[in-house]
Amino acid sequence: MRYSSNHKAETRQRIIGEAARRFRKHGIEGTGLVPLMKALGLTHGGFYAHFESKDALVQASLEAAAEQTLERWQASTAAAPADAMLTPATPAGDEPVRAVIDDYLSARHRDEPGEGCPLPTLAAELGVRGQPSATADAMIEQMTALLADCHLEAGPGDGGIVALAAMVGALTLARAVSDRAASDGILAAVRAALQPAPREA
Amino acid sequence: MRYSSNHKAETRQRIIGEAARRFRKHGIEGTGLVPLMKALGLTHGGFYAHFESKDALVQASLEAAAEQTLERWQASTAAAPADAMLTPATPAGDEPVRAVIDDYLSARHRDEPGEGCPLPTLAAELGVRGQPSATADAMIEQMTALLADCHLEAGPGDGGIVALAAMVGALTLARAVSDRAASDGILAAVRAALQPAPREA
DNA sequence: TGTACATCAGTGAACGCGCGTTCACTGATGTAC
DNA sequence: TGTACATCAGTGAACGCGCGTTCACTGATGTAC
Repeated sequence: MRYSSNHKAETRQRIIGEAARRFRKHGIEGTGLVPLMKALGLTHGGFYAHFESKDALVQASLEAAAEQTLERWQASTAAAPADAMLTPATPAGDEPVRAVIDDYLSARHRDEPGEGCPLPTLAAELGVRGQPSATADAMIEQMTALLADCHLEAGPGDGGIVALAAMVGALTLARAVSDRAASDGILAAVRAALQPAPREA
Repeated sequence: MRYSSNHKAETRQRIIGEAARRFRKHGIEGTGLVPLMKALGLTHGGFYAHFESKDALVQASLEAAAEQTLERWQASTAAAPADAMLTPATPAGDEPVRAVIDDYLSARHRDEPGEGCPLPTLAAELGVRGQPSATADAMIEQMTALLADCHLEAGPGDGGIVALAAMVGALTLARAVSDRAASDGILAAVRAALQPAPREA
């Protein structure tokens, strides 16, 4: 073989990583393969040594972005309980979800779609293209479970999806609005609404 | 003049109507001017007698779709109180918002994006294109006011935005999911969560 | 009423461009001997 | 150690296509006389 044995796999991962960023930032239609490959120091012809089509790359990138986002959530929920122990008045399980929600509804997440959750950026486009994705199903299910496990919602088991819908909607609206203060206000209002009510110590 | 005095205005409205439908159904990037004009029995060259650019049409179509959606909301909230009088146990102001929410989170709305609210279909694309729109600001503000006026949320005045975010997110997710039952479940869960708790008669 | 003219919504060919995809080729490397 | 060969990731020109936009033109109509 011409290159080291895992060279091709590494290039494939580099393509997926850059594509996942660009799809989230500029949309699927807004991301061309020529500039994508050029940004990696490659020529576009080589793309098809790695993927059967642009759609195959979309699928792989969506999976990568979903995995990355879920890992971030899991890291948050895993790290937060340590803090929660410092404030034992808060029921166990509330603090982790606070961290996830605050992170998700942050100005940083709004302003850097390329690094964030693929749902607010890509879900609508997947729907519009008539390409609903089983990856979306799985992602939503796992996110919902994480939210529900943390007992944020009072509802009988399906509460997580309401919080997720509000978070995805809030980010979508916050990015579409032209007034910065209004955008901040949307994030703050949903953040406040989804937090468990503060308790007296 | 060659045509009746309001002929041009009528054609302009026909273009906006068809465009508003197509933008919501196929996205902005996914809607071409040539097929759009052809669908109206016109040729694409004539487009520029009516609009300066595709972006100008996007703006006009977004305004039309926003107006149409708000009128639908207002019609719902205006019509519903008559029913509410039949069940006086429900506080005045709850029934109208029920009608709006049920309509918004219906299978019909999910399956016919071309006739529905432009936020779930176009907000993300406007954000991605770097074209946040003051029309979106105004639309969100008015929808939020309608929801808040109906006292759905317990929060201090900014509750409407949480309900709107949940509704927009729910529709977006319901359209992106490949499993029909899961999609129905998302709509039902958010519908249930946003309704005021049922009261005994 | 009848004719000549001005108007202008709409026509249709053409433009340059970027798109996704194909394909014959290159050339640096690992392997075989 | 040195040479010949096979591999294959990546190259770069080319393809057909649809896009948004431009523009000289058409021809049905309202208006002026």
